[in-house]
Amino acid sequence: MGKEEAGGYPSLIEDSGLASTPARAQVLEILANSQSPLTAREIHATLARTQAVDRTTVYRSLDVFVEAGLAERITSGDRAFRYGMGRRSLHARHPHFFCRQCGDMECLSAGAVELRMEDFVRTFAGLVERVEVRMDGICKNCLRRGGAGK
Amino acid sequence: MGKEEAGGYPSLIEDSGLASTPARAQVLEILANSQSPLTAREIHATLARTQAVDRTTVYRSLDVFVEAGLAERITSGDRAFRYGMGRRSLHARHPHFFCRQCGDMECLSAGAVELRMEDFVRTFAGLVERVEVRMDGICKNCLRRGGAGK
DNA sequence: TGACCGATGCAACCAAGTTGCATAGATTGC
DNA sequence: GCAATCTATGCAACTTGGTTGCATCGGTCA
Repeated sequence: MGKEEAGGYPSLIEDSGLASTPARAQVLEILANSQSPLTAREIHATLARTQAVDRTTVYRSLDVFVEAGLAERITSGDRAFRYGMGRRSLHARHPHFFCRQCGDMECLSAGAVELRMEDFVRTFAGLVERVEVRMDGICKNCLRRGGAGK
Repeated sequence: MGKEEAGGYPSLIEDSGLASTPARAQVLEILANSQSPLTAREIHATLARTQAVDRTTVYRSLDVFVEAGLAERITSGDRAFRYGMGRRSLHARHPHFFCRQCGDMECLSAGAVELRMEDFVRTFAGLVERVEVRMDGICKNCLRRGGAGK
């Protein structure tokens, strides 16, 4: 899923006007291969299994990706941002589910919720750049493991 | 708006099964009198103008309020949580707008967006406890002051 | 070849929030 | 009325997630 031929990620990065480096290509590959949005910490941990890369580099790579539209920064119910593939990369916008028990986040299908806001956007005095829809609750794994206890 | 007769906040707190203290009553009053969700820092700063209260106390008050449903914790585009009045307090759920330039958050009218998710919730294996709809962009003040520049 | 430029690493820093512990003020049992 | 208890508070230390300053390294271009 989201797998590309060798060399795919570097050119995806360059197509967005950014310099491709080994670290950046790997960060993007990790993002692209994940079913669900990841924290910078998770990305760094994955990356560190194969090569030593500083966490600052991960943060900075993610920053430029978000800036360029290659990745998307998603807020969750906890204090860490999550990152997923962005609009520039064949990715339809979709809502997310955040489990307040285990902290996992999952992507929901784009059609899971129907959101109508054209009327609002047309008359709103500010500029709306993006919309985030997030459901918080308890995921099915945690439900099975012992309920929604606080 | 949201104004109650003297003594209203203490009893609102006690009705939720919590002990009312001067600090808690004030925190709740600040929340209730605000048009838009506030950060713990803002609440503490407001509170500190009239009495010395430790920031830990503010955090802990907010925690118990959220727990009791008196207040609501809202995530924003930055790293700080915002707090507003919760369901238990005559408050209809509504979406929010976050300005990525000035960091202000505003409440939108409950009808601003139409969100249909009954079908999804019915077939989703996890438990959905709440939904957050947030629009990010540039508020009208910042637009006036110089556009949507990064 | 040499000047430049941006990506990286590293360490220090910062902001938001949490935790441990001692104290003070109220509440309960007697 | 007094001791035992409970819990809200204050304070300091700590944690987490992220950012910044600065030196260096590796290309690129003239």
